[in-house]
Amino acid sequence: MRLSDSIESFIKTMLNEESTEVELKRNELAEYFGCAPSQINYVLATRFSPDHGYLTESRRGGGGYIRIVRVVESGSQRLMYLINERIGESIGEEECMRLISQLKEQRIVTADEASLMAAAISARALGVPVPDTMKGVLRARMMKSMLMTIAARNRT
Amino acid sequence: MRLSDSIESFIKTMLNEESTEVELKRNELAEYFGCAPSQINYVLATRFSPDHGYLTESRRGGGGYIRIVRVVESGSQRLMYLINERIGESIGEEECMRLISQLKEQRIVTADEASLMAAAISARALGVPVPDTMKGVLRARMMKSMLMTIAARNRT
DNA sequence: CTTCATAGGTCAAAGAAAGTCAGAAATTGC
DNA sequence: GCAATTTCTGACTTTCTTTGACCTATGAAG
Repeated sequence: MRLSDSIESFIKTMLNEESTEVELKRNELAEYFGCAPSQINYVLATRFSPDHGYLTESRRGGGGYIRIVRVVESGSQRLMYLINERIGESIGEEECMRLISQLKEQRIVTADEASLMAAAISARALGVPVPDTMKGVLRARMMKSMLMTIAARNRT
Repeated sequence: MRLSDSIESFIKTMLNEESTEVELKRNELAEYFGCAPSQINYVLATRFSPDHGYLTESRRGGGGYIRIVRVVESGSQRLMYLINERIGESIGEEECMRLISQLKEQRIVTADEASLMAAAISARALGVPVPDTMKGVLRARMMKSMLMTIAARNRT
């Protein structure tokens, strides 16, 4: 297993136990995993970004720390944000996939729905001779269309 | 016997023993068979494509892997018919919608899933400056991609 | 208010895997 | 035997991970 994965799940375990927020020392954690401190930043950047549903803040100097907060939003808030702000005119595949798996983690969509959405915007589906710029636009429109459908259904 | 055939049956044996899903290292497998790593890609492309009833995903970089999922199982007759015969290279919107609502009536997908699929291939989503012929092709590919995903989930 | 120790941040480069594609080699069909 | 197709390989590309050298912010002492 990858080091990054170990660190990721270590942090996620902490987040589950102590709930929604965790504070850690970069150097201690690096020491614990026997890696370069900057490895921690890499993990934060690739697995705890806002797109992944986390916020991080930190402080340097004596008594410094890194705090990670799991963002909790209502389903429709999240959907509206995605539709109106996050996804613009165009969006990349990786980015889309991240947003989708986050929706699944937040239980706004089911696992089955998530894989359907992923299938629809996957390269496998979009692998047609169309300029890349168009694909981005297409992906954005498809995502919004699907998210609106979900939003409409969720309205109780 | 051909190398490709050996690799193919090797993987299929793994798939039988460890059941429907297998993860492997491209370089290790190539080493084992004493061939170029890219040979593995060739085998995947020619024998484990979606048309053959398999899905593959992979990751590059340290700790990378290739995962192969067998999707076709006798249960999903209807889906395989749609994927391999009914939907061709291209398909119209009306037709798609009809197929989707049939799937719903046949309880192969839930109502929510049906509306998701419809949202993905709707005119609203595909309303981008792309030639109509392309749209048909796009729709066909998206449908197949989504149906494969459903088949993967339905396999018993 | 300077200085110094303590923490975290950044970035580029090295390393680790997988992907692509053109062309060589082997097979097959006629 | 020859053309067409399929199989294989190798060079090059892309993506993801890990490390290390250098940078910046904070607080405590003097």
